[in-house]
Amino acid sequence: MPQKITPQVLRGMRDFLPERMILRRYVMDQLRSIFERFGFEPLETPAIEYAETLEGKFGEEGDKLLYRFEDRGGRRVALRYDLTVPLARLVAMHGELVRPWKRYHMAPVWRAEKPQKGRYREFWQCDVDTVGTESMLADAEAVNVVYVALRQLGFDRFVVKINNRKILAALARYAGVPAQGAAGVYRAIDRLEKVGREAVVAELEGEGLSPDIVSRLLDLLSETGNDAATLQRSRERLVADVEGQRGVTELEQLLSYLDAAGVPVEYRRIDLSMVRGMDYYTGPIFETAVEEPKIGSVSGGGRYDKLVGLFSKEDIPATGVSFGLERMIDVIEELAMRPANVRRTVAEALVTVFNPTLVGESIRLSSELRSAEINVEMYLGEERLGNQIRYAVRKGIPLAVIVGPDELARNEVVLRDLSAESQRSIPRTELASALREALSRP
RNA sequence: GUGAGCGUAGCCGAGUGGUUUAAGGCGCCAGGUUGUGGCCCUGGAGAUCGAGGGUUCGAAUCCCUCCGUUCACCCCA
Repeated sequence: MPQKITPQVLRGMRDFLPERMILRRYVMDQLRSIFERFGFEPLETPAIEYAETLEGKFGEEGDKLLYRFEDRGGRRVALRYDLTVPLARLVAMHGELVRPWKRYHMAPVWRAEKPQKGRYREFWQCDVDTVGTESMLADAEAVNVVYVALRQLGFDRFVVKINNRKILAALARYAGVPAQGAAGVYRAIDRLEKVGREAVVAELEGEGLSPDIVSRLLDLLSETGNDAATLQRSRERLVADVEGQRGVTELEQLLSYLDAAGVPVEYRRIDLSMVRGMDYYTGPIFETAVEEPKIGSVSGGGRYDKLVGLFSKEDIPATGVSFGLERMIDVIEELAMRPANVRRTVAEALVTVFNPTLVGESIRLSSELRSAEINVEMYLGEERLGNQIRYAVRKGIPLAVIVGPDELARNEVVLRDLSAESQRSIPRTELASALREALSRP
């Protein structure tokens, strides 16, 4: 025998066993159907891109987290870090796409981070993006999709925070910070909610801002009251800043569209201190955090009007949001939001094998039920009935079918409901419909 | 990337240098019970104590390195 290989998975990466896989598939099925209901089209792109395609798009931190290597042909390549940059690359390559173009993409991405709760090195994003329009209708739709999807999945305590990079940039100018130094200011104000005003004051003054400016900046950021008032105050403060004014106007439009779409105000909020890390955002930005468990954001996104232009002669505006699949799953599991009809296993019934002479009968029965589109597992062995029933119970198969000599003689079968611990004999010809009824299936 | 905690059978977990040839519980296997699971009884299998190295007469227990995991920071889905 050769040396045994220690079985292990890479740090931050996981296997998904069937029970969890069924939950993941349920969540993705829900998202897919909602995305398609909005008219987003399916798309897939390669997991690996040229490194230069991805480099420099995610901010200083992001770049360090890229999985980079050299392929057999000596090409510098990288695993995709998100689904947005590959989309921009694709759009630049496919001028034939009819715009505005809407697509969804559910796929794994990789980031070489230090893993912790809700943070993995390989995780799935479920993105919807709209390419080719500057209209706030697209941004409003993105927020609407977040609202509809999370509600559909049973989320309740969440708020989509909305801000605008244009306003953020205007605030930085207002504070007298050169464009290059803006990142530090963003970082500080993003921490407002987390560390409190005093810590942010210290950090901003550490950046070299005058106490007077810092104080005015924070007054503006700490705006409470309704969204319209927040925007109105911003407009007044940033009166001399054309881009800032435009940012305010964008959010005003966005809010009016959200009203029309019926996204309730309690599920969305203008938050001028919300920043987001990606370098490529140019307009409205979104982030959705759940109040519990403490897991960070389950969704994030924004407008990126200059990203396609990095790959192409012309700038093509785009906006969209991303859902973090494993974070949604983590919430669903922790809050016991898994619906009862999402079973632990796929088999709907176990056809037992009574004894060696009746094996053929069980095989025929299984085939019949499969033809009737019922997920049937036949017991693969000839153990005593008790063990077969036990097997079904342990796996979470809801029903068992038993054919013994008595039933065979009467052309009947026993249908046992494993959770109710009840059973009845029924004519064999009625088995499929009886199963469907027991499973509450049409 | 920085700092801290943890790592004992499939799972939970006792044990912190010497009757440990490593408790206990869940789970698993067999039988009691050869037409039916969840309860009960009896018996059984399963652990290089995360990996490697070191200290010691003696290491699951102390030290070092690595791997994994959790938490915080950072950042984010």
